[in-house]
Amino acid sequence: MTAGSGTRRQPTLDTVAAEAGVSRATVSRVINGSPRVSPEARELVEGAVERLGYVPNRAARSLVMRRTDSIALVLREPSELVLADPYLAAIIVATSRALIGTGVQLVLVNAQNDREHARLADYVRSGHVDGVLLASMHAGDPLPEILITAGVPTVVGGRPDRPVPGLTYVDSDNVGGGQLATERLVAAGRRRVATIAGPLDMTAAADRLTGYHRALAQAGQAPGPAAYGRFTRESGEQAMHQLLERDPNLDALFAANDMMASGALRALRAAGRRIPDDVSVVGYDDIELARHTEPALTTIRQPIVDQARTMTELLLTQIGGQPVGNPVILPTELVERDSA
Amino acid sequence: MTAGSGTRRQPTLDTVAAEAGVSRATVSRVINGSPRVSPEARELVEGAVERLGYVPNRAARSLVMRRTDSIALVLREPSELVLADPYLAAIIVATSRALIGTGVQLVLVNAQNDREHARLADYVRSGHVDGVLLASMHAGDPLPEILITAGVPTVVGGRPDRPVPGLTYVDSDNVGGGQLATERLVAAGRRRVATIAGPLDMTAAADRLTGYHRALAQAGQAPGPAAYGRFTRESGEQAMHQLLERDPNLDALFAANDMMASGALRALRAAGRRIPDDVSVVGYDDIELARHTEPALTTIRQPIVDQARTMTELLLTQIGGQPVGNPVILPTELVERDSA
DNA sequence: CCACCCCATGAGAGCGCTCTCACAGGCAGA
DNA sequence: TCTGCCTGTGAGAGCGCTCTCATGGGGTGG
Repeated sequence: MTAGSGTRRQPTLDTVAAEAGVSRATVSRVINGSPRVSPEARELVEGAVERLGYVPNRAARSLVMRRTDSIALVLREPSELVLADPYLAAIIVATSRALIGTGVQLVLVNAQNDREHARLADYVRSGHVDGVLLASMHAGDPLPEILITAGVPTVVGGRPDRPVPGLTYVDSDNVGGGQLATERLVAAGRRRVATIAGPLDMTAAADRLTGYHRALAQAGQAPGPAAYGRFTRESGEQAMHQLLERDPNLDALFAANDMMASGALRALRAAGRRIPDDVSVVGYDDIELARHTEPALTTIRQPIVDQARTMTELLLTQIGGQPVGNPVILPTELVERDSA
Repeated sequence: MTAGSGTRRQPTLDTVAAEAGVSRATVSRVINGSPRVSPEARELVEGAVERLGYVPNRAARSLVMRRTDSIALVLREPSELVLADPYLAAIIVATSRALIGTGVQLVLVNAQNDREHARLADYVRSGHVDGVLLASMHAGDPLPEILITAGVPTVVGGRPDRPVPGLTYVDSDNVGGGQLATERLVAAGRRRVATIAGPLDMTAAADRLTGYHRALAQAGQAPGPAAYGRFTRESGEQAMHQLLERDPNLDALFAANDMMASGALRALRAAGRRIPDDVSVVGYDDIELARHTEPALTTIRQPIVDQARTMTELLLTQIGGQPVGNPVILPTELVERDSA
């Protein structure tokens, strides 16, 4: 029990084998739960493991198994942005949570620029992780091809901007969500529904805009004015000012995320509009903030936890040697609060 | 260039050695930048590495080096809470950022309950990480002792509730921050300064409360009423109702974090108080939300990015064999907005 | 011209594990 | 009783790397 300086060498399989009076192979079998071990031997080994406090060395195991039992979560945003974006934070946490109990560990990797692409590819090929989860890709991102070509199991969060053979993804139904949001506005009797879209190099932004158009088309309305933001609060505020200038009579807004909606709210207030009386607003994401805006934001909730779980499941089965599965699209839901 | 199925075996040191016409040892020297290599040999090897696309196998290297070049960030909160807590999200991101360029990877570990303690200890002892960053410890947490005893380099975020020999920590100046916040209120001429403290089993909460008391004592004021929350918005709202009931004439509030402050704001509004005219409010943390409350929250900013950077630096030097450094306390600052 | 040293290089052991293969012993069937 | 099989066990190779140690060749000093 004298732990002392942790420098003391950890016991190895051989140590355990000697202590138990069996061979290294038998100890290995016990550790790995092989059925071909007699009860007596098993008991002997388990006692020795217990007494010695033996823990298998992962590096050694990895070396021979060619498998590390860990996966990488790669973030494709400048980290300042990650800091600000609650969606990504949620993805990180939800993923780590989805991994609990699987014995698989999560390695967090920032790779925003091209030098880091190369390093990342090397990192993965060096066998430090068994697979990669790619969060928040942008259009033209070369990483999926690099990874697929290197034979690395990969699952992307969000629909890629182009089909990549052998690449699975898990997305939420952004078209449906945009439609849901817009329908809500139309159903409330609004006739001039504007939108603040996100950067169209992100498929989520493009899809939400598609949903918006689809809903209006189905309602037989012409699309209202559209402006574009960068998913930030400030860009939302600015975009709203533009929209008001272009169409002072607009009576509803669909913003492609809550941050921009929050900025729009501020611009609307500054312009003297009452919400939702003069202008109804629906956001997207249902981040924490949406509950705290004035008025509280009606918005679209994305199943982030489900998405993270689905992504890890797909990745783990792929790592397990199963064929690459089909993309999964998860449903979104409308959260009704006070802004619409 | 036929990448084909990634199943093709990666080139090894031997492959490279054969290709370059030198020995494995020489290749190893080149890879590791040893000076004892002739320029010709170096060039030969570099060419071969390039042609073969060789990447060293980390497991093999770890095995012999007894070092993995990765560290664990251990979160000690139920993951639902992590999801909600922007502070922890920021720590995660800031840490991953601090690691860029060091060649060290970040492994995210959730360990909230006791079964997971054991698993975590085993995990670390199995040599999968070189050191551990411990975020948001609670009182009585056995993990530091477990890790220190196992000889694992460890750095804690936030002051532990008890001294642990051999354990470094990095904290922000919570006492000073609490004092700063309260002084702001006093300086504004407030005479009945209430507080909503956090759970006192977290030293950050206790320290902020100490700062509050210290500021009032120095100003010659008696402490106002105090209530306790769990750092959540709801608990803040509830605590504020209590406080108003106990002392309807209070004219200022220091809330130990922004979430609780935001809840308090809502309770104050519900009670018909104008902010900051009737009641001034100062929060703590300067999370994103603080900018969006109505009115925007005056608060204390913690140097999260600095903290994460300092923690990783301390850990890396410790892993590098340097003696355990002294605790570091980082300064906080007042962010003036509209609520006080 | 010889002795000495230094530097680049290669051979080989060993890190801790898994897994194949051979083998011993026990049991069933003929 | 003998053959055949099946089951538990051990020996040993090998995963890809680092590092020690021995070696040979070239340069310098006497």
